[in-house]
Amino acid sequence: MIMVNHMRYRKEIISILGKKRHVRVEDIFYALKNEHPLMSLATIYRNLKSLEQKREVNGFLHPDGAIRYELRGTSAHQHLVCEACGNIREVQFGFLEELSQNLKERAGFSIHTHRVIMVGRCNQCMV
Amino acid sequence: MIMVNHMRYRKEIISILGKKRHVRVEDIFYALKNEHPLMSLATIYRNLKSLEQKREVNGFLHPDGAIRYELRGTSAHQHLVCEACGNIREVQFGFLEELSQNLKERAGFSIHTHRVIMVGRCNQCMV
DNA sequence: TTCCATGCAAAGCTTTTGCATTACT
DNA sequence: AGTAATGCAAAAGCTTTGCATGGAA
Repeated sequence: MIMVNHMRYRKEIISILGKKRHVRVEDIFYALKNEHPLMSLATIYRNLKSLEQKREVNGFLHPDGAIRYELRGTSAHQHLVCEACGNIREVQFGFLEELSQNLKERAGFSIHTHRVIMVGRCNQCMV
Repeated sequence: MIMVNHMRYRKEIISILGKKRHVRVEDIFYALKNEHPLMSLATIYRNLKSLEQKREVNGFLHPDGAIRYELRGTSAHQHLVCEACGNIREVQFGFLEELSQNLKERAGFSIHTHRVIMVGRCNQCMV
């Protein structure tokens, strides 16, 4: 008999995304493997895709080449990625409302969401 | 006899990137296929990878899920991506130097480069 | 019963790699 | 001669899909 954990992994995946930010598909897989050895990769892909469509989850391309996913929380944020240690820090720039207003007036562009990655060196890795 | 066009496709690829911005691997492939039917996909992958390492080329994740490449020109820019028509417009925000300075002082983070994508609706697609 | 998430396996697609060949210096 | 770019084909890796099953309402 095959055990199917109906409608269960979506919550688990969201829970993982809540705990660890900026995870790859394989990170989610291995994080859940111990507790749920039967879970398949397809489930993660399917859930991520539907969560992305519902705009609950964001994917972005890390400079290391991997796509990483995060929960789209209530407040917009931006990423500082250290190219030496790979650490990702989340920050909130203060200019977004002003920028949004500006873009609407000058460029006729209305922002729904954004992906901002600043690549450089963090304090610890600064030469 | 196999004709190998030594050291030639790098220039062609750069030329394509110069003409069409924000292209996928397959876009480059098909753009070059007529003139260079022998060229292989592997060549494009190899060149893109080395160009990325030399920081002459940037890859970023389009909201449609595809990775797109662009020449890294002399001046930094940001992207406005319309979620309706898919059009990508390049802009230059004015606050980058200030932001850079700010991040260095307050967060101890020194920016080398950045990837900024604003997703929304352009003028034509605005409801 | 009906709907839908899931596992599994296969298929499909993308990217990388090994090797022989060729071009350039 | 030595170095490096390339084509080709195979391999490796990643993502999607079809189908049967089981859980929830």
